Amino acid sequence: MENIVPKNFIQQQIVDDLAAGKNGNRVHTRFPPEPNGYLHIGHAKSICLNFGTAKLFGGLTNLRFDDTNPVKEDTEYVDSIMEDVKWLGFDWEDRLYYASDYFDKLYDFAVELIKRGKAYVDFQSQEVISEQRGTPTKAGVESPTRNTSPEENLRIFEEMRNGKYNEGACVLRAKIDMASPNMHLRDPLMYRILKQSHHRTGDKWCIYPMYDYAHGQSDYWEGITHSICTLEFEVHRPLYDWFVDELQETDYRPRQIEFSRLNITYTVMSKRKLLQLVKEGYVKDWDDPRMPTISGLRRRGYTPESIRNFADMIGVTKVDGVTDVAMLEFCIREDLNKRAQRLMCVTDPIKVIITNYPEGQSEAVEAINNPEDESMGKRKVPFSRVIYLEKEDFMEEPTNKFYRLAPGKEVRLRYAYFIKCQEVIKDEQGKIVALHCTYDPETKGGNAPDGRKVKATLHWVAAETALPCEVRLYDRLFTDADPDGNKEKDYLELLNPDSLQVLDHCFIEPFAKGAPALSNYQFERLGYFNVDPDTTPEKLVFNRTVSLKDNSKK
RNA sequence: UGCCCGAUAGUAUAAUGGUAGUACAUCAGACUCUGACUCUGAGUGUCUAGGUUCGAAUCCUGGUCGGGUAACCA
Repeated sequence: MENIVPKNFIQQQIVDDLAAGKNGNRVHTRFPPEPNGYLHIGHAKSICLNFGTAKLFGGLTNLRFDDTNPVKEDTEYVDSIMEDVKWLGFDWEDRLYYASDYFDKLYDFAVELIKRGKAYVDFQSQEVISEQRGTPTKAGVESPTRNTSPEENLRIFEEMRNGKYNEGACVLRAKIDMASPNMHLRDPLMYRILKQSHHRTGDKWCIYPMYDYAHGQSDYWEGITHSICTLEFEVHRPLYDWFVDELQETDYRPRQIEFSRLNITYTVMSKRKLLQLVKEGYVKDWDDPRMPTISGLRRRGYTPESIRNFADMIGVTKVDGVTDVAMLEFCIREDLNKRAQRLMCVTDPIKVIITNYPEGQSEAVEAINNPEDESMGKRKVPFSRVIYLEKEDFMEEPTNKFYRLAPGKEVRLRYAYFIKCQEVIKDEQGKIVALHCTYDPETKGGNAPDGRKVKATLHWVAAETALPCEVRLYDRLFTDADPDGNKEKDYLELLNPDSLQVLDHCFIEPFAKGAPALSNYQFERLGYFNVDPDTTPEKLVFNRTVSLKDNSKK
């Protein structure tokens, strides 16, 4: 424990707390999502921080659903959240909790606070309460019921619980300080009436605790030592501490620490906006591969390792900034480069006839499955007279820097032969329909015995044995690096109309047959792709996770 | 407008009063049967004005800029 090197200010804080002998040297964190949406990459940062930090110090992490608002919450979200946390590689073991587990204890504690004269029922309307709260420069005014006797409050609060009052008729408030410069301390609400059935407690309750009243107590009852949350809760901390003060019986005390939430260029990260993108059909669903959700990234082909590594790379601070999406892309390229099976796939085919290759003949060439990992072995790739090449790899009138195929130019077909372009075949409209090339039989395997070199090596697929497939290319969801920060335009106006491109006439080598959903590949020279769950036995569907780095502009 | 928080290359971060480092991105080069990978190199930074100190990114004061906060949301 002494030789732990803190990686960020939170871990430093924990080192200090441990040195001060706090909490019996325990470290216990929690990840507390509200089940009102799907988890996104920002949550992944928090999950890695909470689980990773606890693990570093030999501590534990709880999963706790912050389900205090039945109006917005749903079991669909509970299920997806558990799936995503597990998929990321973290385990809460037997420590799965819900804030709703504490509804009884919370109620009892509220009763206790009322008895102590520190909470009261307020029958004023929402508008009046809001007005009485004052402004940052003007102190609030006290509610007429602020000094109702505990006995009276106890009676009314019980009536509240028993459903005597309608929604909005009254609330329970903490009696703190209507003149506090911190607005959150001006007698904050503890309970409101919601005649809503809850996804776990059903119709047992018609009053539900507010976040501020539930969160710190949940932490306390679970023995959480470090309650890590995002920056917007910083001003809530005095309130968190106020409730803990009322609860604290021993030296043990949970402590809230805030860090800045993750922003990434060319996307949005608020649940509200992501929900809108889904509900209004701008994307297909929460797991649309363009979404920054964990399920979206998973479907896109991101691996848990790459996301964990990303979380590690970006660090943890209190500075609010925007992380370049290029870092995320680096992480998945780095991971998949080591692990992905290589394949050849032609996404925008042009037919090439090798005129001196005997008709009806075919053979198999040997290809390396992953040059970064010899243990992945080799495979056979069929070769024959008619093949497909990528349209982009041919230029009738090549520019200086273009060194792929052109009339009279020789290139290598990866793992196969050198070919030379002899003739460009066009239709009546002058559109190129095919290329006639000749191959050099001496170059089998990809090397010329006479030692001559070619500048380019192209990927290809033999027509006869090619598997047709669909390839979906994704681009950034927004055209603006910071769609949230744009002052002139609403983020919806900044959606990239070309974020999805479907290529429906692609050909892939037969090795791909039967590839399981979500499996990752590198299509040589194109990028990393994975099998989309839309794949059927008849038709393979691939998503481009990320392209290869491309220096061809130079 | 009150209160709270923050400010280090283009971006994200490290430096715990003692040589301003790292990663991504960018550019240049080497290598190459992927214009990939890998390798080498380059440029670019402590918001500002004072103060404390032998010495300040770090401590203090003022300013500037940015963010949060005044939901019966979390």
